[in-house]
Amino acid sequence: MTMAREKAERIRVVPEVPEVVVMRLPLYLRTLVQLSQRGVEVVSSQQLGLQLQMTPAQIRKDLSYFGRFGRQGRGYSVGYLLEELRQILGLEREWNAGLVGVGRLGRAIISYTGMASEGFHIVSAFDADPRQVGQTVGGITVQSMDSLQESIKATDTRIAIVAVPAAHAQEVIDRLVECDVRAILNYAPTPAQVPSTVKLRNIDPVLALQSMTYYLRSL
Amino acid sequence: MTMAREKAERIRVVPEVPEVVVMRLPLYLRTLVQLSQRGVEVVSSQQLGLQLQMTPAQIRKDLSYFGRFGRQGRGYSVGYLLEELRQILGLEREWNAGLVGVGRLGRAIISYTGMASEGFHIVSAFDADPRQVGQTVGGITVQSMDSLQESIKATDTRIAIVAVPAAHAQEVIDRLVECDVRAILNYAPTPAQVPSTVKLRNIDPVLALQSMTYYLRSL
DNA sequence: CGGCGATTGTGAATCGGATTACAATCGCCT
DNA sequence: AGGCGATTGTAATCCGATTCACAATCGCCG
Repeated sequence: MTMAREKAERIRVVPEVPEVVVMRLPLYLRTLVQLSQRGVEVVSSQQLGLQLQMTPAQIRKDLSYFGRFGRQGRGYSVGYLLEELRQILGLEREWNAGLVGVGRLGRAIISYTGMASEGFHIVSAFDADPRQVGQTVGGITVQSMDSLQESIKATDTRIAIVAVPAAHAQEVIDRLVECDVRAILNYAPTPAQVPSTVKLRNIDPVLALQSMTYYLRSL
Repeated sequence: MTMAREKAERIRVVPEVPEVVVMRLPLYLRTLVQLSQRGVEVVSSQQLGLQLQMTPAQIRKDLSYFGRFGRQGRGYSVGYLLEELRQILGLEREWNAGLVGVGRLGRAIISYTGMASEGFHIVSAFDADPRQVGQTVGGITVQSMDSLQESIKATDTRIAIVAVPAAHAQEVIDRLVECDVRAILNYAPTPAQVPSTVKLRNIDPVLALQSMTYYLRSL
């Protein structure tokens, strides 16, 4: 009974949080980490907004979806909010990821240290090209696509990174979904489709460039 | 008078087009190119929407910001709409781009053929590290940051790609803005600030991963 | 210890983009 | 030629995210 009460108080039932809000949280987190490294202990939504080029109200509103983290008249404890955001985002733990496609791009991704330092570890790599299979890239042995399912399961991988040619992306993504991967970071320049149970984010620099040139037309 | 009339008819005064709309246009373009390659000559907003996972109405609405490109009862001519979109996006010409930061990431970007094939040519590369200066990467000689302004002007470069450590990104971006660069593709994991005359897009895979884990918390 | 400037959290108002719904038009078929 | 199914373009509406505005609260200072 008392236990139940405590639980009810601690475990907040999070209603449908808009996805745009969720996508801003890592931004807040990153800024807080910077502030923390600079030794800042308290920060106001005003200051955060200045740093991030957004209104203080938006930051407060976003945070309010998850609880009350600040103190009136004072602001937010950098360390505390930082930890809370990590918790909310599920970043207090480390995540395994599998990489499909070990071409130039895939190799660059494996070599990139920025993911591991944030707790995302690429623990397996796959390629359809038999010439790649067996090679070692950044300490990882490239496996054939045949071992995808088994290897993904064995390493408890829920995140995949896709770096294959556009023509094969959908096919690869379908297979990953079958392997019960739940989040996919897609570098292939193609609009892939996934069931609603799976999260997909695209990394597409060309798309970004092509949308910017609209504003350069006059030049 | 007649001239003026003609001009008024041909040159459409484009009102404030929402940025989200502009960002979707390259997506449409890409799909149309695929269709065109498959020999498809006519496509309806319905079909496009299916392909892109969006409602036909949204596609029609988006296009209507720029003119009338379809035929009722029939759909859109793939080839025609494709050319119109290229025109609107300023992609009927080629663009020079400068790259700052020739570390692992920068080198991968230079080696990536996907940009050149879409008309974005990296024509110069810069690095603050003297050891990099003078080296040749993918046919481009790395220059010192001192030659930034001169080289950017000389090559008529309006687009820059930033691939430097987060700590130096803002500083580099400020310098690029001074050089009258108008569009910046930022790979550094930091929320940079630019004047409203400059377009900035961030490529940030870690941010994407961190927002997806929110939905994986239970796993 | 009381008043004051600062700041949060949030309901209400606003804004802007997405969707709906339909008149207008097209090509085709008979 | 005329009717019909298909499809566009857009005005009207809806919906959700952003911003506003303010009561509640805090710490500090005199």
